[in-house]
Amino acid sequence: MTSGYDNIPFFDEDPQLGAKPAAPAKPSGGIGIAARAMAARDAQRAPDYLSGLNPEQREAVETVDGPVLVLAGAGTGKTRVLTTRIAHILATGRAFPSQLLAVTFTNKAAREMKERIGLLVGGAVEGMPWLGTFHSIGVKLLRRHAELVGLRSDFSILDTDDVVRLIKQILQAESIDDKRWPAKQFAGMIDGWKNKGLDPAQIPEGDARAFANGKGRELYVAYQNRLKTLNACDFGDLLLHPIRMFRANPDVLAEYHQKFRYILVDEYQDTNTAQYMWLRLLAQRPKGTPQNVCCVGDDDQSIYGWRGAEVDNILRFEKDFPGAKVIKLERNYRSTAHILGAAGHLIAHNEDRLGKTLFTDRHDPDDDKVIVHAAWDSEEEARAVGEEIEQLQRKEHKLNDMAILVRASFQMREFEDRFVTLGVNYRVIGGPRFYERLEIRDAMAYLRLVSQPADDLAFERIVNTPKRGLGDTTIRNLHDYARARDIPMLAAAADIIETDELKPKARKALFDVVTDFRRWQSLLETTPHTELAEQILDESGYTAMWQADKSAEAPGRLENLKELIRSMDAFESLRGFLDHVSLVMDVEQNAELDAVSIMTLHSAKGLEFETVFLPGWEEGLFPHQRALDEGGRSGLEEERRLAYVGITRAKRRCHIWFVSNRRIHGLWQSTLPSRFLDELPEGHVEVAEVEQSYGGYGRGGGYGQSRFDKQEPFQNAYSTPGWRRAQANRTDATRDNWGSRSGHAVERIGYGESGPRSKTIDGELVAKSTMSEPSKFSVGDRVFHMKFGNGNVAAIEGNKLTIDFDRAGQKRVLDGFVNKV
DNA sequence: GTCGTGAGCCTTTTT
DNA sequence: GGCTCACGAC
Repeated sequence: MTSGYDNIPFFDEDPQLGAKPAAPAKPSGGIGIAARAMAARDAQRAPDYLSGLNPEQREAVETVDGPVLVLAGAGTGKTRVLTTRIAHILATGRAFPSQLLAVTFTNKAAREMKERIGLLVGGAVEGMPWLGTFHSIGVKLLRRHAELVGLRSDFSILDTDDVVRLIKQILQAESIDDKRWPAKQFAGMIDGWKNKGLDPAQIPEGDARAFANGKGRELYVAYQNRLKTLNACDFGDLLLHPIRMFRANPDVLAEYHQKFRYILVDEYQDTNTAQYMWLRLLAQRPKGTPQNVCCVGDDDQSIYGWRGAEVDNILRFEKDFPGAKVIKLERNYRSTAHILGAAGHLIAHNEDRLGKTLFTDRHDPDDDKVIVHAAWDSEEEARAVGEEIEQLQRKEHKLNDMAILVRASFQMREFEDRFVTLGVNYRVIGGPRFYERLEIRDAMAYLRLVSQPADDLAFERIVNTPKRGLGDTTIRNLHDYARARDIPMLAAAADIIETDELKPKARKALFDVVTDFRRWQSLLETTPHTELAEQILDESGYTAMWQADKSAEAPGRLENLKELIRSMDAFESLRGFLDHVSLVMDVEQNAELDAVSIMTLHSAKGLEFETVFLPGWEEGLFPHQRALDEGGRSGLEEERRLAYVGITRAKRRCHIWFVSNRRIHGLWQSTLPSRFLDELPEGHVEVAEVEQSYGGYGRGGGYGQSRFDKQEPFQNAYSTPGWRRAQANRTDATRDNWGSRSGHAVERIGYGESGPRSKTIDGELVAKSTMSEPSKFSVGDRVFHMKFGNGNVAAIEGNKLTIDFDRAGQKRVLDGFVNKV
């Protein structure tokens, strides 16, 4: 892309740290933003890129000096403001691209910002080295100053999987029963501490005591020591090490104060304490120095509380940066009035919010209301959504304009299955990750070890893959040898093969491994990294291993390995590639393909689609039971914000679904409609009539076979619209707790039926309610189940029955859902 | 040391 | 229902 920006000197690095940019050269007829901007400035009128901004947006763009907090509601042009602001800073010559620090929360956001800035300013974005996620910027800082925190600059970055394996080793070494004290749990605890910015010495006594009989703190210390020996960081360290470094080295911090003239932070509501500390170190300057920091966020879209995000950060901004200007963006450009009305009404049920109200000028009587649909089970839900998508397709709507946003990833599968059957293109965003595949992780371990010989985790992963006859015994020997001498295992291997500690067979195998790695390391500088990677996979026998594998997935794995090599091309070095993989776990999707997007609500933040499908609005799933159990009221509010995010992704059409039956952990469970449905305003919402075909009530053909809707007792309770009844069943207690709390009006959708509500399931998944009682069934009983029909009880475990159904085969179900016949 | 089987586990969201 | 891990057999 060429643009008039080529006229302005940009540098990958500062010409000299902290230098003031020279006045931009006069444009010489370029057509880019900058040229136009300067031409415009000369002409004493606003540059083009500012036109089309509303007054608030424009203020947010032009208030470049001093601290600014932009509260930007969904669809109010937040990204546009951020990118235009950057363009403005550059165009007016206030800073070089390399003097801007622009931080986002996710890779996707970073990528998008890069793209959009690219569109605005052309190639100049290449010169913005400090645009990225907190973590990627952390890596960049650490690579430069690793020695200040006791690392070498070639340190490895461990992902969650590595961390768990490492902790497992530590627990084993300490003889802690990792059944009772799972490594995964401890990994979670450490992550939590790090999100709060806590060193081992600072963690609360209670936390320290809560793991492995009070060994929490000790283990945390041991873990950090191991990381240091491995010359490795976990995700949390990517934030904490820079903080430590800045605190311990004020001179270095001062350097970066000089360097970063303007700081921008996106999705500020999602920052956790560690990120907040990081940011404050960089942004808070001595009195009298300019603090040009701009944070953009929306408290209503804070959905990462479970990861330690502190909405308070956003509320505290004005205190942290006195004199800050606060700008609210409330004019929505994305959605119809119905969609905004529904979302706004829903989110108003939250107490903890700064309070923004989105509005739009758009009032088209033809706009659809938000439509709520009921389905019998998740299979039917997928089928019905599929049908609607096909209908839209027939009306020439593009699949790219449609998205299915789910609460939890297990919901995706059913839609995928359905789309495969229908032949509808789809793409899963953030789904199973390329880099988490076994063969990719193995290949990466080879590359990591070549690049960083102290990476014992990588060593252990591949030392016997492919099989070389180096089993547990040899590895343990080697491990002990290495620990005793405090050297990496690869080095230990090199030593031990000089001795006769190992059996000849193992010794020879290990000798080959060591020789291979020596050779590859010697090629690191001279051989292009793609070539080297290929060579490594071939010479190690790893490729051959899969070629020899006759299983069904082997060809796919080989294909993935090729893809891995191909993807390395885009990076200039092995190091750069490895960093990318650790931080950006996903892989670019094919944008050409017209396909429906399937993703979680979390990964949908920041995106928009003409039509949005929101399946699975059921108690227990959405709001998620765990969020309620662990988060209480604030957990519920976060779930509600998630719902708000979901609805506000839609530009024109928003379809919400819930089902009466869902299979969870392989058990069929009856579910209640989400309380969030109750919180939608009648005026903007329409309840879809349940069509005959959906329930299999009329048509019978096709999939009707396993429906048992003709059974009288259940026909009444669950017949269309199924949730009418379920609504009525919601207990008073539930309503008092959630519905009418704090005097909010509770709207129910549609029908006047609000009569006597029987105490039944009370919003909980029913699994719990019958747990303690002895089963009223016995083996051999003839029973009837709503979904599967008649059958005989084959086994009983608590409230779970194994039943041989006449037509559906053997299933496990909860006893609450079968009746004796 | 390697391979196959069975039991027991877990399943929110992400850098 | 699917996956991992541990154990036992070869």
